[in-house]
Amino acid sequence: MAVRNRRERQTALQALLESNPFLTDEEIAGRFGVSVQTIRLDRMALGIPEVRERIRAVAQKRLEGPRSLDTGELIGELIELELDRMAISMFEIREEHVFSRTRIARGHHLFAQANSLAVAVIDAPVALTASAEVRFVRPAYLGERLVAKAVVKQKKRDHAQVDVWTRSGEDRVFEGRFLVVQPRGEREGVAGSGEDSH
Amino acid sequence: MAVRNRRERQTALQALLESNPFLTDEEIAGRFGVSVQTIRLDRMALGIPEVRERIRAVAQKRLEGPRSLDTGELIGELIELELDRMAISMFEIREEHVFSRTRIARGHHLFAQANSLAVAVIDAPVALTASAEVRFVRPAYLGERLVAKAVVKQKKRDHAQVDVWTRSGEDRVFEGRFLVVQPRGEREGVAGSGEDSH
DNA sequence: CTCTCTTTTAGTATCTGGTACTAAAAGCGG
DNA sequence: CCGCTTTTAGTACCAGATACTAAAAGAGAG
Repeated sequence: MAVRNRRERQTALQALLESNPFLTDEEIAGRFGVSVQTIRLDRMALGIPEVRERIRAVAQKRLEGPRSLDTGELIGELIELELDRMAISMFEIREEHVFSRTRIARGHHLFAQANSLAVAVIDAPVALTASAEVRFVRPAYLGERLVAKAVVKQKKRDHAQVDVWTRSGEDRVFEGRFLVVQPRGEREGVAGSGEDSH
Repeated sequence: MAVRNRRERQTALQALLESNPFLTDEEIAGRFGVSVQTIRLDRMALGIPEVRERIRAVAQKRLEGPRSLDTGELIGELIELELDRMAISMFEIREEHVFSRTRIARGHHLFAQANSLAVAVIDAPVALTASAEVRFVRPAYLGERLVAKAVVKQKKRDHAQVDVWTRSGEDRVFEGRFLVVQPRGEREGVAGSGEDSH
């Protein structure tokens, strides 16, 4: 970008930051062959915020957009947690979870809430589901808020049985029994041991 | 969230930052009633980057475009379909499907591939999973391409049993038995039944 | 050429939200 | 009580800024 005067530079700056909001003042100054101070003045004049604000704004929009929370470690929102004992999470059924025809949630979303909770409740650095038996007691519909409760029934050194019940209000919606294992040689993760809790 | 010890706090921290990556250490410390230093140590232990990096990552993803196919009717890509007989789909394990720590896929994604295939193979306008028994035979890792095959074992007027096996190359990875039901009064929808095949 | 006005550059102090490191204090388990 | 883990405190430093002051460089008018 050969830029000859302030007007041209400011126009170019605006376009540049629109297509690439991640540039710092220093990087921009380099591209335009001017000092950092000049770029700052230009941003002031144009009312363009600093790079962190710009990035933040982009991120904000994404979270507001297609709400794919379904990617994280835990499906739903953690409400309560007592490691190796029980845990509760809440999951709200939205458009993207249901069959459009019936507005009934696809089973694997209920499974996902229960499964991720069963794994999270186990007090171990790494825990994996080995098997599960599940029943979809009644359909769950768009808009319902499902509360899942996981209870650790047995815990041995390398595996545990976790039962999960999911309700919507008073109704029982889902129930499952999960066998969760801790792979051999992965019993401790970070620092020291941690046979903690109660 | 009442949190009593380190493990619980770290589990809760992970869940919290997934649903809200914008929190600073100071804000988090406030929520958990511990010092900022403690939160820093927790983040280090869990390999969670600082707030700016987290925000940056979220923004990055947005610019890359939301490609989550995980929202549609079928998880994975349909390869083969003979209604009421069998179906095959392929699912590639990506970043968003694995535990970052171990790069092992979370169980509910394998379940989702199998479940959505089991439902899709049934020749009915509406089909729902009623129950399932599943086994995660061996962990599936980032980058693997999982091929699931669903076979309809029995079909009665209002329900069917569907078995699903998932392989990665030669390895058996997952197997499940699904009971799929067609709600009463919803037996015929579009045109005729479908003895079509390939 | 000089005076004036605009534009650019330089430099300092301060802020946020950290990293990296050291060290002390608090808890707890035997 | 000792020894180990866990938590807290504190320091130095960093990036990428804001806010402000001031000097230098250009450009045009007379």
